[in-house]
Amino acid sequence: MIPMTDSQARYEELLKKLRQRNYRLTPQRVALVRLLSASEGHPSAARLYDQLKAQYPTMSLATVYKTLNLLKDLDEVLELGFGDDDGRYDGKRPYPHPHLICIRCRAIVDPDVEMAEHLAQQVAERSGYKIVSHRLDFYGLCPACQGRE
Amino acid sequence: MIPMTDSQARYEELLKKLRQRNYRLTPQRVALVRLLSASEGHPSAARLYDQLKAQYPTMSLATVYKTLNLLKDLDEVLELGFGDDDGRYDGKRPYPHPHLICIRCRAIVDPDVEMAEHLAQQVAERSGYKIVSHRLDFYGLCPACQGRE
DNA sequence: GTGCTTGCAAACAGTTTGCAGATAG
DNA sequence: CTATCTGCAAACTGTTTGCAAGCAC
Repeated sequence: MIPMTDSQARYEELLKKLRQRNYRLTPQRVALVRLLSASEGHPSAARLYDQLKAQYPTMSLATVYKTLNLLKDLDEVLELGFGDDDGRYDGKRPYPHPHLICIRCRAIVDPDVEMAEHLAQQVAERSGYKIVSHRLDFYGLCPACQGRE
Repeated sequence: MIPMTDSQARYEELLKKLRQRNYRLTPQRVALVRLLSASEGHPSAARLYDQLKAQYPTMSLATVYKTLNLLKDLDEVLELGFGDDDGRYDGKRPYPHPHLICIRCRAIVDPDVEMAEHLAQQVAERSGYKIVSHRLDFYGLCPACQGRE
């Protein structure tokens, strides 16, 4: 769905932001940024680590977390925290957007939802809160998993 | 906002459900059910435990969790899991509904949101997923906290 | 060279579990 | 009575942190 050139552009954008803020471009950071830019799903820290250590045996899970938190502080990665499951990270669209989560295979995709953005404004007006973020998640069975059960 | 009689009715409803399924009505369970039925906010397990042990010094945190999980399995308690924070529980409205969370004081209230229910159906139609649940959370500063900062 | 970064291992927090003793029905 | 429930403490899981060695700039 996302062409390879977007991946490439995002990769370069992230590297640029790191350089701009004088963060050192270590091989570990570059590798994670490249993987994040190319990851279509919403991978967990452990999954990113597994994919990275195949190529960079020196990589540690702590470094994955430190780099993800660094990018999160830069607002360049969105963390989806669930109570039970492990955290998932989105380095391609680091702003609130709806998610669709399969309760069986744990796949996470981004559905098209009209009106979603409009809701936050509605809530702000009615509640007096100053809304800074939101989260809209749908849980269900993906088409593949419906057949399996 | 919720009259005391609703609290009372919910308390009796929960006890009835436990009795119907032949769960033993221990003092600990009865106390937790009463507290859940009366709790206006969305308390954490630790907060429930703190309130209970004042009255029932014999209560343990493990029992609070076991009872909450029991009620969750019965679909009589909704758990709101966040990645970072601790879990919050709603024993009054154990079905998906929007939440409004203050990022400063962590207060959680239930806003009125039109159209929220409509979104799940829209997503189901477009994605082919079988939607079984959803979650719509807004994060922001409550009116009181806006003044404090 | 300097000081940020890594990687290990230990710490951490919230939640769950095993099990011996207590107790509701 | 007896099977379920409690409460303690230990185990668990995902994430964070302290610190010595390594390396980007």
